[in-house]
Amino acid sequence: MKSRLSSSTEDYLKTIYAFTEWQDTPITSSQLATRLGVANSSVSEMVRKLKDMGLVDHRPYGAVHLTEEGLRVALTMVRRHRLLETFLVNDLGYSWDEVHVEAERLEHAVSDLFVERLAARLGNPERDPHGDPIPSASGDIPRIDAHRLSELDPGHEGTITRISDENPEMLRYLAHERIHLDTEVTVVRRKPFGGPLVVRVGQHGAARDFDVPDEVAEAVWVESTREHAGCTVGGS
Amino acid sequence: MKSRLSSSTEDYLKTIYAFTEWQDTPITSSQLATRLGVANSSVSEMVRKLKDMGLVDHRPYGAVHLTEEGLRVALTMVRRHRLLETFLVNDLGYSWDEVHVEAERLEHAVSDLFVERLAARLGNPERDPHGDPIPSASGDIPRIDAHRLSELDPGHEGTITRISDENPEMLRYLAHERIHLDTEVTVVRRKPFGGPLVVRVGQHGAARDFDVPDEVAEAVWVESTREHAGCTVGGS
DNA sequence: CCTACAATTTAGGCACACCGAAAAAGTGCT
DNA sequence: AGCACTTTTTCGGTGTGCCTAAATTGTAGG
Repeated sequence: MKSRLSSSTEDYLKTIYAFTEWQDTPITSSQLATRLGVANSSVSEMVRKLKDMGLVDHRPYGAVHLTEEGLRVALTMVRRHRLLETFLVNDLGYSWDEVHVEAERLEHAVSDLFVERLAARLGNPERDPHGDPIPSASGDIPRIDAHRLSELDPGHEGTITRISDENPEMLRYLAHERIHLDTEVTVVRRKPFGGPLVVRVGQHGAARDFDVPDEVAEAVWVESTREHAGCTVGGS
Repeated sequence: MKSRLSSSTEDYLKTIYAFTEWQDTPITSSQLATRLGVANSSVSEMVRKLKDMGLVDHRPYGAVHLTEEGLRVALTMVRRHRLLETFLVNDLGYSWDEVHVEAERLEHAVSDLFVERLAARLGNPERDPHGDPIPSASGDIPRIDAHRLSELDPGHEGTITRISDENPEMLRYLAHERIHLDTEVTVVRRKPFGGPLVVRVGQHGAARDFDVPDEVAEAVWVESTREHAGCTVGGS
């Protein structure tokens, strides 16, 4: 059980895991295909192989679940990816919108030794540059208590603790708008039907209002600063 | 001309280049096969493809030469490899016998951006941890005036400036014998017919004699400290 | 219940990089 | 020149991961 998986295999497992990281319905074949950028038929075939290898559970026409072993591999990949992103930003001066693609290639090439040396050198960080939790070598995930901006009610105050790294263009946009990790936000107005969600960004005098595009509201996660009775209502 | 070569292709070009780095007869198919650990038939096929891509010159049953473009790619790979090795040793605490394999995998995964950021961070070194010259981004190779230990005559004095990184076990052996880059050596006795080559290691009081195994004599390169009339005679 | 549509799987193929075995071409010796 | 031997190439075949097109299965609406 040491023989090294193909990088395709690693990508499948990582993608299956990623899908359930921030919500809990399991991924379907076609969603997997879309995320991996391959045809549905490729997924069918690969999922069968992963099942034969004992890395996923799957019954025909059903969703795909990781087995314990599959989860272990996926978490290893996630750890690699996020440590690499941290390294790229901290040590090589990458900006947060540049790191994803680079880490995506590197994560298949690094050894366990490399990863652990890197982690040590970085001070065993628990979060990557986008605020994503970095699983420990043993597979424990730092607890994070954040909610999507899109799910918060007006009046809610908090700090941005995670911004999805999937869309580099959005990250550049947010950087340009001076919105980043640890930025404090207050939800001003919830979008009524199709109108925009508005948040107040920054504190006190320096505060400004910001019209949150839908896509951003899904990508930005906020951790409450003030315990505010019913803070997490998620109207559809 | 940007479309990214397969890692196999990169390996072939790098291996062809490496063969002529320290001597000048060009590589044959079977030598290439041995070094790459593949069958001769695989090489024939791949060389044909490389030729079609304009990366090598080759006529049936002849040796394989890099074209200008092939050389450019090979030097890029060599640069990557050696910068990665330097990084692994300097920043991640790898020992020199551990870096080769790791760099071998990483060199196919890093981007040009990564390499240049890394080079800058390392201070644009001209030598890697084994003393191998690091080509510049534009493909210039730092000049090195060294000779194989096996080619030196008795009385010759010099400093070790390069040790081939191909055999990790030898590197561990040399480290154990406290022989490394910048170690000063004097050739004491040339091996007569099958007898051992002996060198004096270190200077003055701390000097000791060292019986050089054949393999080591081929792997260690020395740069002269004293201009010593006829110093480079290479008896067979 | 049964049909229409969407999701998934199966079938047949392709490109890549490899293999062993067999054929062909070069080389060296008399 | 001719023969033996080595090197290289050609040939048919493998495994992986991908594709398109054609079945199949699942599901929601009437």
